[in-house]
Amino acid sequence: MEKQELSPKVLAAYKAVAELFMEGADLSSLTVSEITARAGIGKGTVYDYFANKEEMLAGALYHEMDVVCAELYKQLQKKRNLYEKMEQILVDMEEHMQEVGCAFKVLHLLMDNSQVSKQLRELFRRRKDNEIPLFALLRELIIEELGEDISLSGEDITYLVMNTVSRLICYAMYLNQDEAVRSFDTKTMRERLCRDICRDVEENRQPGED
Amino acid sequence: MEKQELSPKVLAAYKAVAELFMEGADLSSLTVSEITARAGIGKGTVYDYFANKEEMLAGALYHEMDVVCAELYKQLQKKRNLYEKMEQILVDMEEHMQEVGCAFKVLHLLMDNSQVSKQLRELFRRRKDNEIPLFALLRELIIEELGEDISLSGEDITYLVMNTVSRLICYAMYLNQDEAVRSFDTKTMRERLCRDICRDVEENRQPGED
Amino acid sequence: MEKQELSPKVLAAYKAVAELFMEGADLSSLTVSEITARAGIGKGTVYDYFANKEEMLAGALYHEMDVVCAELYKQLQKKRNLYEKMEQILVDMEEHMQEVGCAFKVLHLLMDNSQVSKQLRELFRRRKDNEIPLFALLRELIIEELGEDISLSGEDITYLVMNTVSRLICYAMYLNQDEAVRSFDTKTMRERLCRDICRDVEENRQPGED
Amino acid sequence: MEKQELSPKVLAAYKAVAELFMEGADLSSLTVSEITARAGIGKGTVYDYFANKEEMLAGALYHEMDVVCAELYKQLQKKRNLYEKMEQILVDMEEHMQEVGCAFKVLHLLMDNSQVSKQLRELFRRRKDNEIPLFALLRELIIEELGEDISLSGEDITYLVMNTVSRLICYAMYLNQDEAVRSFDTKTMRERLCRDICRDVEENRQPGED
DNA sequence: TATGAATGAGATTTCATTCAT
DNA sequence: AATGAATGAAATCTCATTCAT
Repeated sequence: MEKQELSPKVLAAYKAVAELFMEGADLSSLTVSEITARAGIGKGTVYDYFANKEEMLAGALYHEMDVVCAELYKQLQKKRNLYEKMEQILVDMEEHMQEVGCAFKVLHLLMDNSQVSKQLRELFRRRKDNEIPLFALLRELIIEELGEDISLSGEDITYLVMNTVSRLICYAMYLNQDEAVRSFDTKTMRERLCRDICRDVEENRQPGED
Repeated sequence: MEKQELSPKVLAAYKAVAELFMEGADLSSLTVSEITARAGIGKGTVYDYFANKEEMLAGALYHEMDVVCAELYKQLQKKRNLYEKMEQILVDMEEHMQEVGCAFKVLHLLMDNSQVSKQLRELFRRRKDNEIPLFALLRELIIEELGEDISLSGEDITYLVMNTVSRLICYAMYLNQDEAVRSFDTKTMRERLCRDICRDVEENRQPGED
Repeated sequence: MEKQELSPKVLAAYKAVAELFMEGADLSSLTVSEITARAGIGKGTVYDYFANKEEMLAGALYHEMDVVCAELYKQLQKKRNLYEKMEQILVDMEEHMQEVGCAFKVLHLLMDNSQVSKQLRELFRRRKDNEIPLFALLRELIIEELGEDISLSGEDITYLVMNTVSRLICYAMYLNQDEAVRSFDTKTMRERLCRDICRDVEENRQPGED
Repeated sequence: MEKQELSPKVLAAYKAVAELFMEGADLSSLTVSEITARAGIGKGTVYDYFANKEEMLAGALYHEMDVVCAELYKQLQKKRNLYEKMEQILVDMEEHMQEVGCAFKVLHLLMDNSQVSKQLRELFRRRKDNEIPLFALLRELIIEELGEDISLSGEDITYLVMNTVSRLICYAMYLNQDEAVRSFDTKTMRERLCRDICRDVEENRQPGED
């Protein structure tokens, strides 16, 4: 679905950025030295492929989100319904904040005013469908749930997607809190969220179809 | 409700940070010089009050969020019901992404891995109620709507707060899009969100009342 | 004759540049570290006073040429006539390629395409009389020799100045050769040049006076 | 008169350097990439023929000066006397600062302290006659003017050559000024210079021969 | 022989922080 | 208490040079 011909050096850099990012590094204090050391490539090599550090970071995160979402989508196909798929996403977010969490961190980053954020938005803007992979993924899941024959308008589906994304973000915020101060145990929280997401989707099912 | 005895120099610094932040400055590339120049104070003065730059930034944003939320709360008292209050918040977010938007930016910042974010989380952790003002504000609004005599559990209210936050985040995401690609016009979006927030709250009203 | 209020840090930097330059350093491979180490100031200090390295170098050389020419002019007043003054200049050029030589190196630099050269030309362009100090010095010497009452046109004097400069360049070229291959001994060379310079000046004395 | 067996790759590099140099590039900020890109050869190829960048630059300029002077000499043979030849040189310097100008730029470079200058001086030192082509050219012109049977000493001719070179350098300096501040129109300047150069040569003609 | 991807030393420049005033 | 000149650590980025192909 994407350009396949990424040089091994670029891939090494991307991998290093993704790793560091998932390990909790702060993007704005990540240095080129750190990244290239981790990637096992020369410091100057980065500048053979990118105009500057920010371009590399944006490229890495763009690529990472694509990869993570594609992988996630594949795994979610094993689940039977939206509830289970959402549950899986939430469990993933909790267990390995790494993989799925990374997609959310990138989503978060997109609302920054940092230089990396600007470059990243530019990358997404250039896509044919102009849609962030995470959004595209959720759109897909919702459509699958409603069935191909739904007559729901594009606007309504977009609203459902945004609604779902924002609930997931909320869950990320919840996970981000100290465990000590959480009012809910995580399982309860997950159940309520999945229930509400599914309810919102069901409500939008064509009334006449029922 | 807060320490009142803030030195005028500190207040000047806080004000400068808040202004720059609201004008869209990227926190991680904000310099002490920029801030003190804007504040009209000496560069060294900052270090008479704060251990380092990050502490100052965190202090400024912490303070700003308090002030903004207190002000917002006061203004919302003029509205008659939750729907109108929420509508007001959403309108504020659009019109002056500045003031209310600032609170969301801080909320956003809280999920970072930056040094400022860590210090800011620490500040909130030290609060007596350990609650972020924006959340406290929404909790207040919901309780007011449901009436004092509700028998809703704390958990339920917390969930309603999160649910509301997620709707607001949804709106922030919507506003963050290029106008060209938005599926809805802003007014429709606002109405849907307010409607859904109120419905979710109403659904949680005393079960026995049903 | 010039701005007197140069900060001691700036003066230290200027002095270091002048020293290194006179010791034969290549301007384009001179580093900020070398300069500030020699000047005994911090590396960053340079950037409190100059926008970049080139601006500092140009400033230093501009200042140095002024100082050297002023000093040279003072010393030449002790000599009785043009011949002796020229001889003194040539001896200076040989003995301390340092002081007078520096002025010639700057003159030379002015014909470069380097960034420093551009900045330096800009500095000279901003002068009120728009004249390079070395040229101004020679003009002065020639006018003194011819007496105040000369009716020589400005163009004629300018041509005499250039003629003199070319003789001095000739000597610089001579000194620049390996001693082994010089056709003349230095003293003979000096005498020829001084003789020719004076002859050219005398020839331009009022024709009617003859 | 020179090594003929220059590899086509080397010639391409030389040509590229000469072009860039004549277009006004600053030697010290010229990169190997720029040169090889212009030459249409691989970056590594340079190091099959030269020990380092400086050696290549020096080689290119050395070669260029030879070529330019040989070409210039050929063209000057069409002129009848020294005055016309000098005039031609001066006109060339003005019109296409490129070709003849290049020889002067190299001459200028020879008085630098840069690495390239050192290597270039070394190259000239290894010549059988140890003479810079431009000097040799002028020596030839002067001897032609004075006639083969002159009994002028080598020293006297060398002095005349240096005198001529320095006048030409002076003209280059004059051309290098902003047109706005030149005291003379170019034609007048040229005439005076040619007149004085010829006069200086004539004066040295054997008096007894007259 | 020729290439150009890769390297990393080293340059410029920024900016948080200190401290004499 | 307040200042801002001075510092130097550390970051980004360049580019001469190497070397596997």
